[in-house]
Amino acid sequence: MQELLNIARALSDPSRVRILMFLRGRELCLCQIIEMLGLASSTVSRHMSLLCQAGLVRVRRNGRWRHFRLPGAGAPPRVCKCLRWLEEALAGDAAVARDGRRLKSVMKVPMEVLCGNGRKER
Amino acid sequence: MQELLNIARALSDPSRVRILMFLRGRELCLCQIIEMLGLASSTVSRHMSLLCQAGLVRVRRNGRWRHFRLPGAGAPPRVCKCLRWLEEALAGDAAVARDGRRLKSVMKVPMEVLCGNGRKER
DNA sequence: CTCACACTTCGTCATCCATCGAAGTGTGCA
DNA sequence: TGCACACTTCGATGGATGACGAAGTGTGAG
Repeated sequence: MQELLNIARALSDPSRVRILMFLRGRELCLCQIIEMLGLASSTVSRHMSLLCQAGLVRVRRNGRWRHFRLPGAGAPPRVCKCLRWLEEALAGDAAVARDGRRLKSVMKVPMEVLCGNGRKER
Repeated sequence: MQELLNIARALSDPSRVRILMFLRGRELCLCQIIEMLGLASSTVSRHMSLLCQAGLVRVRRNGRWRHFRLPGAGAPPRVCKCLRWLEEALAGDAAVARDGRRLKSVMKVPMEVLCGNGRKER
């Protein structure tokens, strides 16, 4: 039951739900997620840690960089089914759609800009 | 998204998850749920209220009594799918199985006993 | 109407949690 | 090696939450 509770708790925060929706079908760098959420990097780092602990997100380290994606088919069924549930429950959600549009433009920004200037502008 | 968050938050507490598992395939009276959880009636009342607000549980009032059950097929898809996910994710869980056995004996106790004496013994 | 009873709401307490900025850690480059 | 940079952890703050007992509300019976 603890694992299920970890998942439910991970989904209890709007920012973490948004992060999961950002990651559908793509891998993102932490700086992109920070840009999208507009929160302090320490806060986003914490959110990602909780999502990884719940098994809902995977991290790929690349030097100083951290890239995140949703787990693939090898993940436990409860994780796969939960993510499917999430996606279906939020299909048509206006805030998710808005995020989706904004994510497209954020992804066009070179990462050197986000990592370098991104911090200053926030 | 708010509705999804309400569901996730409802599932973030172990007692509330247990309650949902008690209610599979049956309707229970509040006093039976109180007996199973061993918590104060005020606490259980609050839990049930949150589950109802999240749409995960339905209440039938019968005079002074409150009977709870899971929503039927008419519930929103996100609720139905979430309950299915819960059930699958907890299939084989030892604590849930233990609860299931205990629930059988609790259900054999006449409700007048639970409502009357139950309170004193807790 | 009064009273017992089942339940709900309120107030309090301790704990948890999202957030921030500061401090710390690890990587990469000159 | 020193320094810049990306990220993580720490400490503090304010708000949220699960628990309890007390107080309040609604129902049912005499």
